[in-house]
Amino acid sequence: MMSRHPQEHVILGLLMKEERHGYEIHHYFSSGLGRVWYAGRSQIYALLKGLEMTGKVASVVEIQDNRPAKKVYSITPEGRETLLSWVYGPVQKIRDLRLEFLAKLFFMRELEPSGIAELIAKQIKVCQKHLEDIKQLDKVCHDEFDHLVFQFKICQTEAILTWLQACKKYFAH
Amino acid sequence: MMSRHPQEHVILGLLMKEERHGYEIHHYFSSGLGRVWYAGRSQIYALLKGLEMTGKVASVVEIQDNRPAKKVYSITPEGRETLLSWVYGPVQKIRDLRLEFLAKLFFMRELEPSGIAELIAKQIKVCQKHLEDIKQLDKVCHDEFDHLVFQFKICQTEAILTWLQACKKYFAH
DNA sequence: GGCCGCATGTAATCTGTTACATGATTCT
DNA sequence: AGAATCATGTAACAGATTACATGCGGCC
Repeated sequence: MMSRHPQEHVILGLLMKEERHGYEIHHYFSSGLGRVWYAGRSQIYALLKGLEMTGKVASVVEIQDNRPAKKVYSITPEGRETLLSWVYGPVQKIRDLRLEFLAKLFFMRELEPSGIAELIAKQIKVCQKHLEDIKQLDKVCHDEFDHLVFQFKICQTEAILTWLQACKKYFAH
Repeated sequence: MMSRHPQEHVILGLLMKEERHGYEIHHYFSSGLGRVWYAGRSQIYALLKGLEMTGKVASVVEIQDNRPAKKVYSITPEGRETLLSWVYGPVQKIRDLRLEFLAKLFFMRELEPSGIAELIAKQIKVCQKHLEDIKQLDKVCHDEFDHLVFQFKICQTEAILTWLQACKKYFAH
């Protein structure tokens, strides 16, 4: 039920450090990690609503002078648990590397830098397994076009593995 | 206005060879090219409706004994023109290689095999340009995380270029 | 009798994007 | 005076997926 709305994890990740209100979170999505994985203002308010309903975050309205009141969200223990189990696990689909895995790396770096090596190692294993599966399918396929498609996927996956190895070295320094 | 619903081109491509009805087209999406770029039944009926409204296809209802009547669609001259101008142009975004470019290759192979080399050459140029742009951005960026992201994109784009070169050779044989 | 294949379509739902509405303050 | 910043949210629209509705014929 949390698997859709993957950006909810990004919000939880931001709230791990300190409590924030929606507008602030949107700013974060407009810069920083948001350059990779953007969400609009309305979207963030909607995600926060959902997170509050499922008890991952809690809110307190803070009234200010000369400014609109703001709804300050903080992460709950359940939210913390959700985020941590998300951030420690590799992504299963290759296409999720581009956004979701990068986001995991981003938060792992902030929250638990010592866990980065393991996360990358796990992700490499998943990708290697995936690569072998495609190569197997490619071997037994006799269609010309399907072969082209498999070659495409193989190329992409191999490039990702190369990148992951570089990441590993980079964070090992 | 055709840029959204990119799968409409796939339907037009299928109709280039011969006229078909929706159910048949869906079968095609469940096998063949559909293994790469799937669409559900309802989706296909909706796309056909849209294509008919914009005059890219025309339909004739064919009544059968012992079977439900079928609505047989055929491509119009405007539809042909739309398909051809689509199939000859490279895709502008890297992420569209995976589905849209592969579909172009697929139909080019069927409709105009002599055009494949040029299509690939154009696509290589677009990707090379893109690669240079990212490398430039990477050079002037000083953020650690952004650098990682750029490296990811560079890896992916280079892999695609390698694959395109292999394609070129494959079709030149 | 029940399921599968043929053949069409509508309706509901989910997700995301864009536009709109409000309203005080500060900057140019 | 007009634009931008702060701050929230609803409403409308776009696109894709899922479920539902219909109905006949053939197979097990």
